[in-house]
Amino acid sequence: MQPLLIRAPDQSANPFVRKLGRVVPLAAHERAAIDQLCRNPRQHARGTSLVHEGDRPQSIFLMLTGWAHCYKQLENGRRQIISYLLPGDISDIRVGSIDKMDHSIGLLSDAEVVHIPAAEIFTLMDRFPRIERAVMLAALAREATMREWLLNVGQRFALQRVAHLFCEVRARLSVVGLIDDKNSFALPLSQIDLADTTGMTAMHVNRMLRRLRNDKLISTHKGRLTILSLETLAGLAGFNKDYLHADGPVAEKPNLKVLSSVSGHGSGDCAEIGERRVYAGIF
Amino acid sequence: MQPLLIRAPDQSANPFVRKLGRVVPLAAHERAAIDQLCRNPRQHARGTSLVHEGDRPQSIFLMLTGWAHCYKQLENGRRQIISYLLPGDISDIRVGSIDKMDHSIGLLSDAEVVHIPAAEIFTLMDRFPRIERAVMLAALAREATMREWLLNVGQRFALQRVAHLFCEVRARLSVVGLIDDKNSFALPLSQIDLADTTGMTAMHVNRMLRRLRNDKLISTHKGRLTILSLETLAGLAGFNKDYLHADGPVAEKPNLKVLSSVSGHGSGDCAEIGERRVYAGIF
DNA sequence: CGCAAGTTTGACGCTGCTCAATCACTGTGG
DNA sequence: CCACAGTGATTGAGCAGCGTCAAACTTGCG
Repeated sequence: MQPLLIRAPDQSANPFVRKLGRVVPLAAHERAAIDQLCRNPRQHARGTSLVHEGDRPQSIFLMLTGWAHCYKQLENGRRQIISYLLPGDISDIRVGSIDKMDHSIGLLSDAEVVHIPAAEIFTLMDRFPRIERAVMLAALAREATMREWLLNVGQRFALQRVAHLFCEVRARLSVVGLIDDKNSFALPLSQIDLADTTGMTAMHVNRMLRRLRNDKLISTHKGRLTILSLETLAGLAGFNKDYLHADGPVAEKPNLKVLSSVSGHGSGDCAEIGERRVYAGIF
Repeated sequence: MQPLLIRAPDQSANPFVRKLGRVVPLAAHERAAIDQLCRNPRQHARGTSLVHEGDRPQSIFLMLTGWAHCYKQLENGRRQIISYLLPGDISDIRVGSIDKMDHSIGLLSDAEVVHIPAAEIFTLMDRFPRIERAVMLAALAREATMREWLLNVGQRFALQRVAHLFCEVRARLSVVGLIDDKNSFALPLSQIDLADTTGMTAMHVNRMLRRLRNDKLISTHKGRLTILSLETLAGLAGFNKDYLHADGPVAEKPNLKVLSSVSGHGSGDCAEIGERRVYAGIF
């Protein structure tokens, strides 16, 4: 046991702190260091870009509010969304080692984004091993999410793909307290975005949404999605949230470069807080 | 300039050395350290597994010969192959931080695999920053490959998916000298494997292969694939090899945790060596 | 030699795409 | 304040790409 540790569920206003604290317990001074890092976020408007494919990456992006998406584009105009960056998410920190982005990052909603030079992140991680560990686990979860998306697009039916995506987004937003008590949350995605995520056309996404609505599994209103029956939706999608590693700390391993000296425990379910200004997409 | 550096194209028998040397020039003592690490590979038979989903990962895998595949499975039996591990490839080194694999790794051919405890890799990387850098760049390339697969499965037509996969495999095998002078190489994949990779059925894969053969783009014989017209195939697939970062060293960056003190240059095209015993799949 | 696993082929039909038209919403300029 | 344009949602008709089913056929292997 370390005296500095604060074991209570981390209800910090900073979604990055909340997210990291979910996996590795953070001490007050560690949270302060993160808050310091996030003191000057930049405002970005929906539809603008953070980086383009082919650009040389300059910094790492940390989402405070709003959504971004990583995507790749084909010459014929087709777009595949590779991943979402939700509040509390951070873009790939190893990206500083390459000189050409192989994908673009764009804003799906108005957003507050912290631009962090790679060196700063590494300094932070050197000073605070627990933060390093938490960041690494977050990166692992992001990769696992990509694997799950590949499974989703490659092997599931259209209806399942959409359902699975909704379950995942709900689970991820829940970690940062952006789900309200009625399983309802802001989803700043057009049906075109959903289509480019799931490898479908917007028209077919529309039909699948209608079916989910008809079957009383979801409802949509003003850019908010409400999941009416999470259990049924998850069953339909074959959703299992294990891959997100969002259920609290994992056991410590001995043979690790990055060690944290304490083993934590799950902090119970995440209490919900009122969500911040996130652009409401159109349905 | 460092005197220890050997700038000539690295024709080591060790595919891991060849691959890393492609991106970051390695000195003789660094290559020796890697050879030392690989001195006791284990033999594995086609069809056996290295780890299963749900297992606690014990070590990292380095492929010396043969192919492995990472995959996820659905309850209904459908399988999605997430990635291939080719000779010279290494499985995720950060995997030691989690206690449950979210995917399985199985052998697609008989193979020689080095099982490396995570600690050993970290020791190696601490001692040799250039190796650390090379391993990190390899990890980045693997992630980029996954992104490209998502694009492939999500947005391209069946014929293109197969063509794209062939182009990618050819490029990756070329780095470790496993492509012979007629653009021919061992492809230890059944049509079922191809189907599970590209999100199609084996029957439809079969039809696409027939078309590629009819159009004189490829030919198959005894588990070997020959690309008859790489340019046409790549054009058809929309293949651009940039994402593989296999074209020699990238420029050095200042703000990096891991720095190598020299900047290398491309080592020209990879000369081809005779390939080793790789199980010949069935076509 | 005979089984097992994988390939090949065809017929058929469903899932999901294309094309096209209409509607709803929002922001803009006159 | 309203006309208008732009973006996205919705819906339908038609069809094509690809999956499903089924039946040979081929090859490797015990």
